[in-house]
Amino acid sequence: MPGDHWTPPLVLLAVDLVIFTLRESVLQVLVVERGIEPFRGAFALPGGFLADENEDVAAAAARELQEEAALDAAELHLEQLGAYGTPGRDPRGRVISVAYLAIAPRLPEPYAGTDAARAVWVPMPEILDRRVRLAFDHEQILNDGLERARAKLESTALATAFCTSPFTISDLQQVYEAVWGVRLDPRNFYRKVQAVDGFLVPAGEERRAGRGRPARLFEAGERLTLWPPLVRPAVSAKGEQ
Amino acid sequence: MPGDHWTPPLVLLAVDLVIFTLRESVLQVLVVERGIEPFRGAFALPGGFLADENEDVAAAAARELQEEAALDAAELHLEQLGAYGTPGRDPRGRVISVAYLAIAPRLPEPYAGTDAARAVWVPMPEILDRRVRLAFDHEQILNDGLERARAKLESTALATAFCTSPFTISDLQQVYEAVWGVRLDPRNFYRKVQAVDGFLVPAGEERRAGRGRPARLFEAGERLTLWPPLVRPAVSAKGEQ
DNA sequence: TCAAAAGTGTTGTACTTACACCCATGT
DNA sequence: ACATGGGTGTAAGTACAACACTTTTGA
Repeated sequence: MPGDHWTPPLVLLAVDLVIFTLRESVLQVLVVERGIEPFRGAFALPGGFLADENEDVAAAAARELQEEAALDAAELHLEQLGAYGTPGRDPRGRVISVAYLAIAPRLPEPYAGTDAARAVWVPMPEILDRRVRLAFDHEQILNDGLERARAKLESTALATAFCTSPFTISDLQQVYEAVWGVRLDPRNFYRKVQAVDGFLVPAGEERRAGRGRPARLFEAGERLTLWPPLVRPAVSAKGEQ
Repeated sequence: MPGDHWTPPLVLLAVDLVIFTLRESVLQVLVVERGIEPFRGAFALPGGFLADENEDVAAAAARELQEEAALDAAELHLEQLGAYGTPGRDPRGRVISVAYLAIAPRLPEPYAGTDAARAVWVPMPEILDRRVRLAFDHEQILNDGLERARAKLESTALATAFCTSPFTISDLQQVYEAVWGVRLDPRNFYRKVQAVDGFLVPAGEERRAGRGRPARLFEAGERLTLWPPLVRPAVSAKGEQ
């Protein structure tokens, strides 16, 4: 069609963040109560639009992490989950959202007096039970983020991103148990993680935790991919396909 | 800031496709020679912009598959790889591309007389050796697609998407060898795939392939996730971290 | 009868689970 | 002393690489 000057449609680009941490041995996700329409008053994943024409998408995710959660992307694990772009997912118009997964260690205490004040940690069980509902398609994004995290615990050192160094092996076990939602044998877990060369390196000291024998301390080693992998037990009852 | 009416920037949304198939036992990827600037005359992954404001992103991928490769998305494996949105990746402006991975079986013969005429299959070794260079950041997207395909062969029935039914177990082995770039022991492979319950179901007949004993024929079964997984041999020489 | 591809058996090693057991601490 | 959590030993079971071997075809 000569002379045809069709131009492709323009869309709005957003980033959304699935930020996980462990609190009281429970996997929790950060959500914010929406102050504006649509879904005013409902909970949503932290996120927002690209700040300007030249902002990198990953940089926008890092910025939202800082603005909405007062977390520093440089100290966190941050990876892209994927794009969510179904028409109608946002009533404001055609919005494509690029979702990111972030893992935060339990921090000194969360951001009092920052503009992240509207952010709250919600235990994952409350979301999986549908006691807390999320706006937009954020439940889908969150489920994808959870599955990604579960899968990466098997084959990468992602679990250490939940811990502040130094940590004990049972700290690490709590991460696996919380994210996978299973109980693991501490004796087998202990040796399995130590058998992976370069996963954990001793951090000298020991930690006394009230009762019981003091535990050795470790920090994350160089190795990012685990071999052999730590395979999660098959959920035999539910007979996954 | 009351009275502030900042609006977020608009971007162009594209889809790009990594389409793999097996030809002469070699993994090949579909590329198109670009007819327009930028990168006119260079090779790029098939793809294009959203057709209109209301087109779903996955639907755009399916449409490009049809237009640029004359392939029907309903008969193919098609999954999202992720979003690529670095500023400057496309000189025409701010373009966010959502990449998809498609797996095509070797088809009767490729689309003569369609508008997919500019599309050519290129063997992956020619790209990995840098004998063929790709436009934009498509080499990055392709590498991500290759790694995704390699990983999914381990734990899912993705390999069957490369085969037309019915197929033999050595057909399937060729898929694994081509995608992983390794040689596998046919005797161990034979039993390993058969041991995965529901992965392959017998398709009655046998196939005579010139010399040698005729092979049993199979088709893909119900099971989409493989247990136990087919683990690729560690690339011991290159010492991956 | 031979080469070639399909398919079966077997063995040694690696990794896992399950659980008995010992160790070091606070109360 | 004893409860509690940390850490070690070990045996049975499973999966796997390696490779000897048999089967069934075309030439």
